[in-house]
Amino acid sequence: MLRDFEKLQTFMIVAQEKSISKASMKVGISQPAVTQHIKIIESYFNTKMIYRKKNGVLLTKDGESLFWILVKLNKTLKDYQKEMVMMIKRCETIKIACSYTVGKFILPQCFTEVKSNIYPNIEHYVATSVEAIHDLQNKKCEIAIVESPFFKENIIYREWLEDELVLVCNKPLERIVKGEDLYSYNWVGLNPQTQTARIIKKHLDKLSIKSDKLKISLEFDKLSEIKDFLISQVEGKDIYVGFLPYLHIQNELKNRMLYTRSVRGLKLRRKMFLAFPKHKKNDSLIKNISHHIIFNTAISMY
DNA sequence: TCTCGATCCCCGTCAAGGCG
DNA sequence: CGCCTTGACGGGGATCGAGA
Repeated sequence: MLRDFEKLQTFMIVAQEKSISKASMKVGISQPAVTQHIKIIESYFNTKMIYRKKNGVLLTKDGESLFWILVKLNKTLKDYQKEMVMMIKRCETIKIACSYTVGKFILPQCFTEVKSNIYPNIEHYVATSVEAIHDLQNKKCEIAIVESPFFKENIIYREWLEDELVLVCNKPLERIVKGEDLYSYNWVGLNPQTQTARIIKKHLDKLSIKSDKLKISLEFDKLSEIKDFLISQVEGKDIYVGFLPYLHIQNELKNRMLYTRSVRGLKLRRKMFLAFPKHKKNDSLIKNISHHIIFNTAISMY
């Protein structure tokens, strides 16, 4: 009997992602390791489970069958997991350090489910990506969710969601703006020392837009301050623009308080990573909480 | 019976290369 | 160029046997 649930879980993720490299990012191991997991499963069942394609992989008929059995198995395991947590009576509080966007807009949406299905004693607090990883290393938290991975030894990073930074304005602009139009706007900018500002600069560089030539009217340290300022200018005469995560402004867009426009050729996406210490990789709680957050975050991002 | 060192083996990464 | 496989290599846990 194939008892190794790690490999079966890797197979499930490969099936869901339809790519070995994408699955490896989600699992937090290298691509060859994922290939090995699949090979072991294939040699155990003595049949091919996936077709290797140009742009990823597809399940064979046997692969499909195995996948659906595993889906059922996973559901059953989840039920037992709850019982096990009750049984072993772990009572420590699991702390999750996360960035503002995650802590304010994403985690609250999936926390109820994680708490009721996996473990009730979970708390989260907001920190910068650097602080979160620092706290992880100093054992002040068990899990960190960061927008930019500061790759450190002894920490496992698992790819999570993708967040998009969009051009936001306090007045309606034309539907699509050109790169050179950005020089004519009054900008509400972010402190260039912040990681998000660096990401924005990198993307603008690619479009040959010189961020130091933009007319920065005001500069803030936090994205939330940019948002507050733009909202405060809704009634004003002047037009201001800034980059904000789409998740921050969903409600304001709906209520027509703020407006977002596409910049031709610019897709400002940043990946979010869930991180935990290597020595905790076999900790059932950390493993299950991480897994649940990564795969069951029931939110629609865009 | 316990401890400690040698050895084995599993599991992972890295680097190179093949394929479409 | 992106995606996957292969092969070399290393770290670390498990196992085993000798000695106290």
